Amino acid sequence: MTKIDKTTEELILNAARKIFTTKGFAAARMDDIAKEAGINRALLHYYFRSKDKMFDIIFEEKFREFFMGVGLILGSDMPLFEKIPAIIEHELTTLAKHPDVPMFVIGEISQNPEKFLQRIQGVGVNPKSISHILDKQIQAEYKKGTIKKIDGPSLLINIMSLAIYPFIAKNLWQVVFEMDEHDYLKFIEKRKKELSAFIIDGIRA
Amino acid sequence: MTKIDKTTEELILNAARKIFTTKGFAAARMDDIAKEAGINRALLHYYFRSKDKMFDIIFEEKFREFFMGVGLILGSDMPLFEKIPAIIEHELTTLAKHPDVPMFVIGEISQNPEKFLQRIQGVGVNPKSISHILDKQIQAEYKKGTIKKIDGPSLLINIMSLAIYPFIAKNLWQVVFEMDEHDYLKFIEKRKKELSAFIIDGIRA
DNA sequence: ATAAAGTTTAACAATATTGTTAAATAATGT
DNA sequence: ACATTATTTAACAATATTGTTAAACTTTAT
Repeated sequence: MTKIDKTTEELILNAARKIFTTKGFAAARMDDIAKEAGINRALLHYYFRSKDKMFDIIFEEKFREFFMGVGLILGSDMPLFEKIPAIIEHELTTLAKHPDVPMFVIGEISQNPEKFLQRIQGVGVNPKSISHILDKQIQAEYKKGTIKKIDGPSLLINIMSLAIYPFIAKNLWQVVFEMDEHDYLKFIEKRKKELSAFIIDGIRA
Repeated sequence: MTKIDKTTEELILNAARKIFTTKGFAAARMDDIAKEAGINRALLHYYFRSKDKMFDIIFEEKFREFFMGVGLILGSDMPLFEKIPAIIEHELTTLAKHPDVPMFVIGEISQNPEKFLQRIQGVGVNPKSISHILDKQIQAEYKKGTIKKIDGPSLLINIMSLAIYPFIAKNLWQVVFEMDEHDYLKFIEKRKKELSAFIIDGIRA
């Protein structure tokens, strides 16, 4: 081999991704990652120097995944009544494939809120401008008399609550409702159809 | 002193409560707890043998707090249209005082879903019977034509999403919306009034 | 005043975890 | 074939973390 094998690097990153996202930084062990990748600890350091460096790569990646999609939809010029279904559809689809991402990203942000601001700007998503766009759209609809009075942050956090919480508390509700993996995904699938209607009915005048 | 000083025990538990609930088990250090309590590590072990034992006490306590309140309301014979505001009011009030509890409890459950089932039964809350009561109430309202078709789990998870997520992602949204502690609590206070209406409008026929 | 329990200090042991290294072996490109 | 890179092994160092202990000191109850 002339260069570091790309597939091994990916193999390790896949393992790191799995361990970090399911356990979080503090509970994750380098040995967990090595075992998951089917290799030894020495090779982890051979490829990625330290735990922190590996974590940064994975976190950066998941962070982007988590914010960019919604950010683009929210910032677009799509009408409000299309944005809501678009966000729901996007979130439930991507999170169904990566259910542990929200707990991971939000959990690590909670531990280190300071580092968060710089990072979100790096994603190309400006919370303030997005918030402003949404506010204008809500204002417009309110003046048309199509929706009740509600402010941007409230609506946004309602949408995100309904989309994200079921994944954050997935293990909890699986036990409560006695659902296995497949049942829960069907449950989520059903929500895709219901949720937009629920939200829109909740704000409609 | 003739017996172990009750106030010191409480002092330590208060510290443990704070450190465990903000950092989680894996990231919490016995030394963090000692410093927080203004004492030394030796005394922690003098009072509570091990980290695991201390954690069990705190987790058990927070676990109850987290489930018992909603459990009692849900299991009561209150009409559906009163239950919803009651839950919202109860959750937002208690969580405003203990914002880190949801992330703590849900996070630790996610790491150990197996242990969860036994524990929730110990609280005296039976998920199945609660779920059944709710289902019956929804059925009844649906037949009266007051609400749209929705199943128990969906409604329940909608309510809990809207109530709990804002605390789980509190640090995140504080940064996004540039709110300090006080602003965020005002924001939550406002939601108390809005949220019940939002949910009820979302399910009303 | 004395005994008992609380608390601190400081040192220590035990273990867990991360990170490093050298040597041996395997695989690969040229 | 050869040099280069990849990988494993195994040992090790460095540090972090938990848990234990003995001795000294402090506070409190009686």
